[in-house]
Amino acid sequence: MADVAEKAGVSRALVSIVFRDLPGAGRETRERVLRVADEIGYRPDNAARLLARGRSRTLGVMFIVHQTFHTDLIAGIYPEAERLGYDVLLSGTTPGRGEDKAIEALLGHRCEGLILLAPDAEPSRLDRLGHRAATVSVGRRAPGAHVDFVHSAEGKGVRQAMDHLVELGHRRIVHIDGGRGPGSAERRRAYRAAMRRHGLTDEQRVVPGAHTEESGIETGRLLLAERDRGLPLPTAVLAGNDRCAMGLLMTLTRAGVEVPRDLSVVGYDDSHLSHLMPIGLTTVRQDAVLLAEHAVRFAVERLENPELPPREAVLDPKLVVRGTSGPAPEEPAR
Amino acid sequence: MADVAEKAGVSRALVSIVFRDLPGAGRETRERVLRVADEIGYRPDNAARLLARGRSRTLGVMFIVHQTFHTDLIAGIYPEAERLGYDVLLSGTTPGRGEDKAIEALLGHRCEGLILLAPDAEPSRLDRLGHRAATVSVGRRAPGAHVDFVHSAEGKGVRQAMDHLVELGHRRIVHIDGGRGPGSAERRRAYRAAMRRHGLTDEQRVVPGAHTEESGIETGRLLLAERDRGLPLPTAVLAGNDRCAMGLLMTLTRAGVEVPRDLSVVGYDDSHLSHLMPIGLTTVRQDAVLLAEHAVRFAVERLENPELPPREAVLDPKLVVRGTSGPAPEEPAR
DNA sequence: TACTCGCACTAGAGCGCGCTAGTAGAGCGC
DNA sequence: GCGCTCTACTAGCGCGCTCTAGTGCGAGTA
Repeated sequence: MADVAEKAGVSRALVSIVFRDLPGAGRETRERVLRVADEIGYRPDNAARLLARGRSRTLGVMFIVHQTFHTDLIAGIYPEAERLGYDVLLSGTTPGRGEDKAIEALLGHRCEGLILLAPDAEPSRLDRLGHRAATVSVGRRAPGAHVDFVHSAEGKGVRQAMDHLVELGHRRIVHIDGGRGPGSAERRRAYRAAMRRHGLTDEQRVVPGAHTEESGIETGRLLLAERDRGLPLPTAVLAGNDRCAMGLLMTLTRAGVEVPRDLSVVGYDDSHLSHLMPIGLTTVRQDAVLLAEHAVRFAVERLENPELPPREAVLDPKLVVRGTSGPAPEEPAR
Repeated sequence: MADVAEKAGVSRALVSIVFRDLPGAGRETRERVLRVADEIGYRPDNAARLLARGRSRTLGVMFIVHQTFHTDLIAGIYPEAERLGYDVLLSGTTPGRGEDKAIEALLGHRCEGLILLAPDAEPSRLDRLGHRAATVSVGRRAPGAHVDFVHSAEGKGVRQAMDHLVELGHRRIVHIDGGRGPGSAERRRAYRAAMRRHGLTDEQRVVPGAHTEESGIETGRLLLAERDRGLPLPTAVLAGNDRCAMGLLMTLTRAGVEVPRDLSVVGYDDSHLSHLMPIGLTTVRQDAVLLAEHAVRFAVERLENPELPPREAVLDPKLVVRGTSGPAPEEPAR
């Protein structure tokens, strides 16, 4: 920077002004500074900038690298953050890299805001984070914690899915639970409520699981094993999310179960891959772009006004009917 | 930091020593400093650290958020970088956020090393980047550029896939090209060579495409339209990558084409989703973890010794036979 | 005793910027 | 001519840390 200043015959401060595009520099000087900088190959150093400025205007996003829906969210986060003048840094969790590491990496790089996609942390941990940075949790509720919360109305989504299945004549509808996955508790409750409402209390069945393909595969194996022991297959499965639904579909289809003729499957999320599956996954759509925009806005608003009480944004999900759901098969005598 | 020093009754320098875990501090003092820091809630500021140190020990990774194979690579990058004592920052490209932006973000945050997953940039652009940071390109060759290059031996992979298909009796094998996608040119060449070698020169057909689901879908539509005009379907398709294969599968299966009875499909990458597809995608496996480790090592080695000439690592891919490839259908009289 | 050596610790410069307070000079009204 | 404002620019401190070149001190050596 000093080099540029000298070569352009101005002070460092003026160079700074030019690079921040502030008023206070003559048109001609401005151009000269930029030209010289270009020749020298000078580019402002962010670390020093952040340090001097005291603020970083950087949002950190934690996501699960293999969660396809998260990549949809990220695609929505970037433009909104840019619009508001914020930088975005990504840090992923993998099977070998936990949330704590991913979050520390973000904080260590001076993120002022934290957008956590489906964090697994306890409310107390989130609360602590919330006091260190403007934090918003996407998908996971954190009661009492000083964080904002963005999610979709799980109950409504599940209800639509269940009504759809019941209308198609399904009665034996199994729900694969999402375990500690975000929204799982709400989805489970909504499933139970829907079953009761449709007079199917006795048919209720929740299989423990997770928001992963593996979970769907395991459930598939379980159901097939039961069938081989003479128990009937369910006629429909409401999976915990799309990934789980995909795992299930794979296992069942491979074993000769035809979807949706023998069994219907409904997912949750509508990640961008869902409509690309060979027969298209019927699923509950969460609007990734909208969720992302709300998350970014919450974080930025909190940065501008830290006094804000924790807020919550609830978006309406919408059932998308594709190829994996169809009329219930005719019931053989049990 | 000054607060900690004062409260612990030592100098700032000593606190610095403690936090960097360097020799030069007594056992007892060390503990006291850490305890005080914990009480105050002090944590070292990375930006200032980088600034003072002149080095960041940070690798920036550019990836395409929707490219599932990239998330596999990322999962391999993290542990290797950590092992070598480097931080990792992620920056994604999306349909609305180009490579330049993603890379500038990384550079702006002081990444010393750049790992570019399937960059789309020209060799000259890569060369320029290579002079600004230790750069390694994964998947895309950049002749003459000052960057390291990690990829798998596309030719070998395609050859295995082609041999497999020919052994199954296929003759009308179409290749969907990956367009500007990394490795496309090599795959295309290898496809052509294999067709010639098997005496199928006349059956050669390369459909232009890209490494996206959409590309597979379009090709599927194209092939179906041809069939409706009375032209025979190919009996096998070698897709540009897994995503393309998935799009193709979706379109064909929906239209009633049965895979692999009517038509076989082979992908490329073996992204973690491939084995989860309902019938499992036959594909050419690139070892993501190995690719990732090589990339990280190249970057780090170049940082430690910038004089290094550009290097290249070639990994052997391996055909993985799953459910989408089978014997060629019996040929009706044409 | 005088010396060196190693250990625990400190002073203070400097990393590359942003920012506040300020100056010099041009233009204007009276 | 004076004071005033406005624009274009500068000086220099400080952000939170690392690092070099030390200081002081007790133990070991000649």
